[in-house]
Amino acid sequence: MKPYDHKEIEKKWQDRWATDNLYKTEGEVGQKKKYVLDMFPYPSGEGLHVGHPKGYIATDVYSRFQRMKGYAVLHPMGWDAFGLPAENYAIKTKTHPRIAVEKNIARYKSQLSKIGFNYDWSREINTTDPEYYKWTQWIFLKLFEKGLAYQSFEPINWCPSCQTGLANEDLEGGVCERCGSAVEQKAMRQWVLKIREYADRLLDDLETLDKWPEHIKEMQRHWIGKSEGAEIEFKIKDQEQAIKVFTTRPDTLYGATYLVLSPEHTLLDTLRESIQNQKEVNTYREQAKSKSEIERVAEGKEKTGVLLEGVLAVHPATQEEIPIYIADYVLAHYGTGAIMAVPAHDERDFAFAKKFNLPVKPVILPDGFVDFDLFIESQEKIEAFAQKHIEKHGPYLGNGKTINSDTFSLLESSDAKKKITAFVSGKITNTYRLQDWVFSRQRYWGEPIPIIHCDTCGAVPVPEKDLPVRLPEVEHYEPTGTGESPLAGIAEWVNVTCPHCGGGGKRETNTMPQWAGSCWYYLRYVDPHNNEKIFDPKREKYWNPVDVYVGGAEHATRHLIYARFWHKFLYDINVVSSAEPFTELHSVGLIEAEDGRKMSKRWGNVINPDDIVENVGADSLRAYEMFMGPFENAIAWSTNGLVGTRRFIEKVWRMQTLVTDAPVEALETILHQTLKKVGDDIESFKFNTAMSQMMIFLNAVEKEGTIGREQFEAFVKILAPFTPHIAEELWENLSYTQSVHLEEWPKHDESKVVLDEVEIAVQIDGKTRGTVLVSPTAPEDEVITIVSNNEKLKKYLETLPKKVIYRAGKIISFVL
RNA sequence: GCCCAGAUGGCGGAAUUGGUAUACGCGCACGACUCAAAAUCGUGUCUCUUCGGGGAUGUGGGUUCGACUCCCACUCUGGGCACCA
Repeated sequence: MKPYDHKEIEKKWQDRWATDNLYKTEGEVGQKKKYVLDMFPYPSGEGLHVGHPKGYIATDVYSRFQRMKGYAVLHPMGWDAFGLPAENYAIKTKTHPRIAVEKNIARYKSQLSKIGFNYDWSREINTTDPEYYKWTQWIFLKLFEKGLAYQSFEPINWCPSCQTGLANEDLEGGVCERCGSAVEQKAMRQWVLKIREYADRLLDDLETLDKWPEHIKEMQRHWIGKSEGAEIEFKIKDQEQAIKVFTTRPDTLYGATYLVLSPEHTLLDTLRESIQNQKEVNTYREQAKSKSEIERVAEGKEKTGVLLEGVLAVHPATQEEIPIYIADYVLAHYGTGAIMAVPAHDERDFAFAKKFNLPVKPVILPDGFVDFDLFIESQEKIEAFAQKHIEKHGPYLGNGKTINSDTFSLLESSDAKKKITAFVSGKITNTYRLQDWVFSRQRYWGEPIPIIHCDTCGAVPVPEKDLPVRLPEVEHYEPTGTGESPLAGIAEWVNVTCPHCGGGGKRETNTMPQWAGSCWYYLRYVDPHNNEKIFDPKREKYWNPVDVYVGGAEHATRHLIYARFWHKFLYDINVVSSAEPFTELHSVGLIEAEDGRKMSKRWGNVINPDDIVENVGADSLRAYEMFMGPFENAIAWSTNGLVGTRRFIEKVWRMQTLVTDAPVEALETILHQTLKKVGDDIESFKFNTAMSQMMIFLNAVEKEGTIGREQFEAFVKILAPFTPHIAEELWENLSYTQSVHLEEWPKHDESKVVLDEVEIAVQIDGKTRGTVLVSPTAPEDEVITIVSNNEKLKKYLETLPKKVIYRAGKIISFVL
């Protein structure tokens, strides 16, 4: 037998798979299908480290397994290549971002190819390819056509250093993700997508995703942040206007002792005449404007605000006159931008009331807290009691029974909510944390937004036949000083005729954010070379939705919500045939560096997969990353651990010399247990226990010193998804000419999985005192007889046990 | 501050979902082979013990014949959100 030479073997099979087009997906052949997808990478200049392929290895194992189970498998790969790093590299080196992207992709592809993935490279896509972004622009036009894309001058996050607008999604800890500068607020014209119109469906349909991890769905629920409550109007004394507030607690209306407006509230402009301390108010508003939300937070919990002098609100239920404040703890973009403050039952209102010495009026008491009969004889007593309770414990936030609320006293919260809202002609309504999505960037390296601005016709869509709107060549990649994109400087590109009236028009110079391309890429893989349509609907119907989607948990809320949003939109306009894009989702845990930190160039702790493949081979790397622990766990890389899987592979190699013609009877049970467990574990993404089961089987073979040929063949087949190169070589050595990856997954024989005799535990008063060998189906009295005849155990059964609990095949427990 | 997840040997982890805790791998120790080393193979490896047993799954309680698993309180770690009315 030749010694195991991973370099020779891996090169040989990678070349052969490529020449034979082994992984080319035929598809649409009436066969059952699995669409197995990785979140496609951004090809950065740093190349891959060993953490990146972990998820790709998992989907590789999974898709090879499903192919052996008889499924048509779609398992493609591509590149999410727009975005800031390539552009900043371009600014620095004055090379076109396309050049850097091409180079990085080549590097990534070379790194990936050495690991032996079964991607169908004929379907490779690249978001920066005009043939791809033509369709990203096409989807934008559809969104525009349906009124879901609009322009807005609302204040946006602005990085003074990069001179570009940033969505909330692009901020990290309040500073620009890119350059670290503090972000300011600035009004800019932006394109915005109405994702809020889909909030309820994005929320409700989470219930249909029963193969998604619960904690990711929980994060999305929180991100959408639906609150049920009521809108209630407070009239302003001696004025036409009213203030509309949103509250989740209309049952506490009688406890509202003042109102608070956000500093951005438009009423402040309309009421200018009446506000007597205009100067003070303006100063506060200016301060709030210059502060980012992060700065507000950095100031701590200390509440700030200003009383509006000269205006008073009228409480809609009591007709009492109450003061109005502005304070930056009330946010313009949430609810109605105004609140009724109930200091007795809200933490923030309470803190504010304490600071400004405002009345605290309790109107809710917990159920069963006091004897409510007292209320009838002494309302004052109850109020005093509630007052004291709040002084001692702070505001009471829960539901309960109303007090101090006129005719609505002594109602349950839920009942009071409806009745009080109706009494003041309020409206039961919902509000959402989810904000509409700022969808434009003043950047070069993104998809041009296909819109032409015309003085007479307004924003006019570029006709579909003129797509793609290609990114023009520019001199400079930097944003302009005014904050416009560098595209604005190219007169011959900007100035066009209006497609509507034929007059003079100007192209939109904003580009799309990096998220755009990744919102729908999984759809393009089904028909990546179609130039007539976004894809052939027949192919879409066959392959979609994605059956198994794998990627980092950091995408739980952004990418996964944006993609679901676009998918639902495409569903509504009959472009896709499913309401949800991803049926099953798994998040992959990080691989940390051996020192426990994140792998990063900065710490000098990066391990390049190329080196691992060179030294111990791709199969060892793959086996190690699957064996290292539960798939979703973050685990530190261990070079020692890698040694273990390399040893395992060498032992598998040596197993060839142990093969005999006849099956080894003693291995039958463990073999069939292994066939069953490995299959079940791959299906449920428990690759670590699948690996250990194969190791257990190998240990059993070594103990026997021999293995039957058929038994060995079955083992090679189940090994093949994990370590495809050595499996292929072993298969060839068994004189087969067709690839092992086209073999059928070996079926286990259920009758062989079960043992004739099992060892069960014997417990006396809850303590395990020994074990006995019995048939897994033995009746209780037979087991008791065996135990009472056991030399070691019979002494415990000298007295008759009070109780016997018997679980066949598992345990017998005696209570004395 | 709120939400989610987690805590098991020297290390990564396993545990049929309430039934013999520590599978599998790493590391370590000893032995075989060798002039020697590496590689390989074998044996051992939670802990205390008076050798009868006792104690251990972050801490303290509880439910149960029986708890890593369920319940209550707490500590710590990781992730997410952050003045959301």
